Amino acid sequence: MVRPTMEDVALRAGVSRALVSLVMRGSPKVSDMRRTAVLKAAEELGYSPHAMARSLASRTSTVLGVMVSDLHNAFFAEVVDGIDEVAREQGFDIIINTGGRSPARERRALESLLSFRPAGLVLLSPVVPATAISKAAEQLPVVLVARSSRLSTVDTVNDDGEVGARLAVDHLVSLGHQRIAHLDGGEGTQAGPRRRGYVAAMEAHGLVPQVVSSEYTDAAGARAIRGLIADGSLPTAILSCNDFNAVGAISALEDAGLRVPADVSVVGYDNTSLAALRHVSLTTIDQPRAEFGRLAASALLQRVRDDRTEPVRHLLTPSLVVRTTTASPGGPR
Amino acid sequence: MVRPTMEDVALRAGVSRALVSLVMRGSPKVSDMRRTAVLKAAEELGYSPHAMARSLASRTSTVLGVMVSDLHNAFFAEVVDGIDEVAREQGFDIIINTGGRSPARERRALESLLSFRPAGLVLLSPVVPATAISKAAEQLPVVLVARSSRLSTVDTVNDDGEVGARLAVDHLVSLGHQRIAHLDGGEGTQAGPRRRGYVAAMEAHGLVPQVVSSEYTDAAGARAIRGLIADGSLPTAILSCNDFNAVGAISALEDAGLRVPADVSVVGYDNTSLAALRHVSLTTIDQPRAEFGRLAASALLQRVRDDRTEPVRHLLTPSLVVRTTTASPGGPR
DNA sequence: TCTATTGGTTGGAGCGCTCTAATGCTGTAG
DNA sequence: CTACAGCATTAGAGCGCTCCAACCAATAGA
Repeated sequence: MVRPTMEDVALRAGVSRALVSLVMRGSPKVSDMRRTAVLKAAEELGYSPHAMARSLASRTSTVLGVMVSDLHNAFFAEVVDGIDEVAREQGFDIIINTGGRSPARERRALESLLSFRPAGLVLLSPVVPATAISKAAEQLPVVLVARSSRLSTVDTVNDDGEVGARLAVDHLVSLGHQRIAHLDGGEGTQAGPRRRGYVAAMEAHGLVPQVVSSEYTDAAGARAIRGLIADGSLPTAILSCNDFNAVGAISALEDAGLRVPADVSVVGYDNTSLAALRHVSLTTIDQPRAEFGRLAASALLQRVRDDRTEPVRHLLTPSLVVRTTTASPGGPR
Repeated sequence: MVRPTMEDVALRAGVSRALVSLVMRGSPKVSDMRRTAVLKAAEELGYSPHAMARSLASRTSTVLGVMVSDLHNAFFAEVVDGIDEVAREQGFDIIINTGGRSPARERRALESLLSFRPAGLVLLSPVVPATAISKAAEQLPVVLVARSSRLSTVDTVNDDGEVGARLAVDHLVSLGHQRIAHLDGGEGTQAGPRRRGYVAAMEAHGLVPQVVSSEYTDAAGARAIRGLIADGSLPTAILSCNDFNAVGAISALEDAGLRVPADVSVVGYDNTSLAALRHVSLTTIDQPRAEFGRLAASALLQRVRDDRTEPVRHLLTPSLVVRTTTASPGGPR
């Protein structure tokens, strides 16, 4: 249970500690003879460098911290994949922590991440207040994903929710729909742009927007639909704030004896793996998640290495994925 | 971008560095006067201790490393919640890394985690070879979740797949089913026990087991069902290896014009959030995921602090969750 | 022959912290 | 008035590493 140190390797290889350090860092100014001797000794002892001691001594870090607000949401998994890809490429490691969508726990996760003094921090859809973010940004480069910010010290990566909503509306209108309701995400992070995009697109088509208050869950989507049915104000098409909401909406419609898409078309948002299930097969708006991660990592590394200081704002264009929950009103044409 | 050190705080508070250290660790042998002075100075400077320097100096760590084999699977999120809960309670932090189900990437993640010299490691359903695990176990306490091992140096936490499969079979038999097929998980980690449990339960009921080779995915479940239909060997009930597989099976059944559960009953395994969606509403086997995490963290902390050395094997009992995809053959009674 | 130059190698300081042993300082007893 | 606790406080070494300046051949140039 005790790991060998650089000293042990040096002793065994018959060289100085500094030389071992050079070898471990892949320095070119080491003779081949010594290099192989050192590597052999390291191998035999099962030595691997102590990342903390290293970063303490070098006053630099090759670690990027990633705070995932909700590990339960597969959305973030793909963003992490993107971050990991770029980070690894550039010789950085990542450490993840999670906040479980609770500000208190997230704050702790942030503290914990900061205590490792990483080179930079990516926050995925954080729920902590902006002040906590700006405080972190005083200490190291910070990139926000799926959350906007006006702080000039942080970079942001978001999808253009207005465009996404417009794509959905355009699709439905082109199918012949006139009455299209939006099940709104309430205070959800990205609900605002999506709602604005929906309203603008409807108006652009000369149609009357119908915004129904809802939330990012299965149950909320179902509830909203039941409300619409009770009101007698059910439209021919629904644009949900996200995929979960859309799936809830579909089940409520089916419970009421309505067929999707024959009677009502439904569009989700996010293109989660759920939407892709053949059993669901939801028409939805896709966000380039891995690209989010790649851009976030790149932005961070630019700040870390190229000392960029002006903030960067990435606004990615989402795309429409047509599956089987949308059709012309009155049944497939 | 430069964080204050203990020295800075000491200077500002007019005390020695050692005193600041004592205050930061909450030592009782510091006068109230000094303590408040130090805390005030720390607050003003925005000081927080450097975790790495601390662990380097103390030769101990209050960090638990967690390797999540697949961030896309919400199963692990709940296990992490359980780990986090216990760890936090005991004053430990966790850092997560992911292997993306690729042995190479997982190995890297492991290396990265080890380089932080955490107090212990939890591996969630790792795919790396056993040798890599035993090597890690030489350096620190290791707990495996959702993967068994014969290594006496590692603890394991698993669900009892045999019991789970038996629960499912018993349920179906009690509904009146006689012909029940198992869509097998192939080489998947937990497929073996589930298969054995299925076969044993069928035999216990005097029924003939029908194991169909399949995989842990939506598409594989659908494929298996199409095969059974083509063969003319479709039974009245299906026990899938996991929820994804079950959902794929359901969609293939519906595509073929069969109704679930009226014509065929389907049982999943894992009780993922997918199964709980009203649109899916899958009868399935639930594993106490958070409990997995709690037990894993506890086992680790026992090794870390109480120096336990004999391995612990937790085998948790799963439970049946009845939803709407199972009924008596020939329609709901 | 002597001085530069080069490439490989090394000692030692120091990163921010903890920990041990030693210090100073009361107050009480002898 | 000294002795001795008992307590709060501190100096200093050291954790495993990096980095700088110094060092030491060996070769090249004058």
